[in-house]
Amino acid sequence: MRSQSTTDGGLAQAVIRRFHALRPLSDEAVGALEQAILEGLFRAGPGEDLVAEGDPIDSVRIVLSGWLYRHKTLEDGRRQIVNFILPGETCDAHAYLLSTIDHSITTATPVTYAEIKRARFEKLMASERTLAEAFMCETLLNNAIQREWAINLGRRAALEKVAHLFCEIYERLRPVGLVDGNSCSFPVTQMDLADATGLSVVHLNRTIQELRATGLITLRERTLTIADLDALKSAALYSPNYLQLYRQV
Amino acid sequence: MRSQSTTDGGLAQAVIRRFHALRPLSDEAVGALEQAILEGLFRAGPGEDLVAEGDPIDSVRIVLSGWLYRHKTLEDGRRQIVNFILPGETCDAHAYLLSTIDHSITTATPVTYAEIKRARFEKLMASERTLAEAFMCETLLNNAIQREWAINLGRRAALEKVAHLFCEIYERLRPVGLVDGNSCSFPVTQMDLADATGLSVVHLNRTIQELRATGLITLRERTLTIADLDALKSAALYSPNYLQLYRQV
DNA sequence: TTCCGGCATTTCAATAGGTTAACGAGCCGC
DNA sequence: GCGGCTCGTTAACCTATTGAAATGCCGGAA
Repeated sequence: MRSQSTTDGGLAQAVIRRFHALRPLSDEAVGALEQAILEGLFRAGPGEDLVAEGDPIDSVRIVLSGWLYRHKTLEDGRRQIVNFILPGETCDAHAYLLSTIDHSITTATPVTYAEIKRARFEKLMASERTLAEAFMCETLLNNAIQREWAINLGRRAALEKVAHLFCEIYERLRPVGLVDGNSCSFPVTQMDLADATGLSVVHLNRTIQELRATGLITLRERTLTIADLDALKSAALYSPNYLQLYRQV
Repeated sequence: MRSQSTTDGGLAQAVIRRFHALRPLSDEAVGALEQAILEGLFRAGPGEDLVAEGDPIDSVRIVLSGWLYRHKTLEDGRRQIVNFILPGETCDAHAYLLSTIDHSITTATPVTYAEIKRARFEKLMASERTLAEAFMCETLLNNAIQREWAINLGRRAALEKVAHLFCEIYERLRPVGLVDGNSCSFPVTQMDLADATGLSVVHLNRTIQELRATGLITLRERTLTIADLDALKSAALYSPNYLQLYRQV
C-alpha cells in the first residue's frame, strides 16, 4: 500500500509556512527544503505502521497530509497514544542518531509524506543554518507537547483531558490552515481518543456526551466543531504557554 | 542561596563519562567540555527554582550533583512532576531557541551545576561535532523518557507506576556510578513521588507499603534498595528499549 | 439484498484510587 | 525543653472510572 508518489499539489506550501512560523527561514532554506520534499514524496493508507518500536531509523519524514500517531504498547496489550502527528509536522527530526526507536508510528488516515534520507538531511542541516534551527525547534516543541501530555494524563480529570486534547489539536492545526472557522477535521476513532487520554472507551464516550450536552463541542462525521473556544479552554484548564512557538502565526 | 562555586571535586568526570556513553566523544571534545564546566560552577540549595515557567532561557545547565525535577502546575494547584533531572544530566540543551520555557525546574536537594552561556555553548557545538551530537542525543533521550512517562501515567496501575519509576531512576543513576550494589540514594518526598506518578499522597503511601510488603524494595532514610531488580521490572512491566542509548555502558 | 465487522452507545456491577482527617516522629528555632 | 513545622502513616468513607456485555448503526463485500 505504501507507494511513491509523484503528485505535488502545493501541499509543501503548508509545511513551509508552518516551518517559517517555527523559525524564520532564509529564502535559500525554503528553496532547499521544498526541493528535498518534492523529491521524496510517498503515500500510505490508513492503519499502516510507518515505524515500529525497535526499528532502526535512517531518514526523516515530514507529513504533508493526513494524521498519524505515536504509540507504545505494554506486554498485556494496554496501549497509550503518546502524541499525534499532524500535517506539516515532522516524524523524527534527528532520530537517526539513536540506534533504534522507542515507539511506533501508525497512520490514522491516508497520509502523504516526504522522506529525506539521513545523508541528504544532514547535508541540508549543515548548509542551511536557519533550517537546522527550525528542525531543532520542531524537536523542542515536540518535547514541550509531550510534557503537557504528562500533566494531562496525570492530573486532569476525564472531561478536562478530552477538552484539553481538542484545544491542543485545534491550535496545532491552525498554523497549517486546516481549521475552517470554528471547526476542523478530526479523523480518529473513540478508541484512539481513549488511548490518547488514558481513559477507557466507555468512559471516553460518556465524556464526549457530556461535552456535547454542555454545548461545548460537536463531534460528528469526523469533524470537530468548537462552539466557544474560550469556554472549552477554560473547561480544560488550558494554558497556551507550551505552544508559544506558534506565537508568530 | 544560589552561589558561584569554585570547588571542582572531580564531579565533572561523572558527567563526561555519561556523555561518552551517550555518544563517543573526541579527546578535544572532552577537554573543551570539561573546561566549560569548570568555568561556570554554581550551587543551589534544596527547594530552589532554577527556572520558572515563562522564563526566557539563555544558558545551558549541566547537573554535577543533586536531584532536580521539572514540573507544571494547573491554576488550581494540581501539580505534575514531568521528569527528574539526575546528576550528569542536562537541563535545557537547546532551550534558548524558544522564547520562553513551558515548565519549571526546581531543586529537590542541594545541587551543584555548571552553567554555560548560550554564546559559549553555540561555539562549543560548532567546533566540536561529537559534542553537538551528544547534546542532541541528550535531548532525544529526554524525549524518549517523556514518552515512557506518558504510558506510565496513562496506562499503568498504581503499583506498576511506582515500580516503574524506581526501575527507571535506578537505571539512569547507574551510568554515572551512583548506584551502590542494589541500592541508590532516593532523596525525594512521598509528595514529590505522588506528583510524579499522578497519584494522591495517601495512595502513593499505600502503594509503597505494598511494594515493601512483597519484599520488592526497601525505602528508608532517602535510600532505595531493590531486592530483586528483575522481579521489580516484571512487576512494573518495564521494557528497557527507551533507555537504549545507555546500551554501551 | 444479506451478512459481516468496525464503531458508537448504553447499562450495570465492581473497584481502584481520591478525599478528609487525624496522629506520631523527627527536626528546627527559640 | 517547648511550640511549630514537615513528613510519613493509617483509617473510614466516597466517587470517578473501569470492565464486561449487549444493542444499534452504517458501510462494504458477496
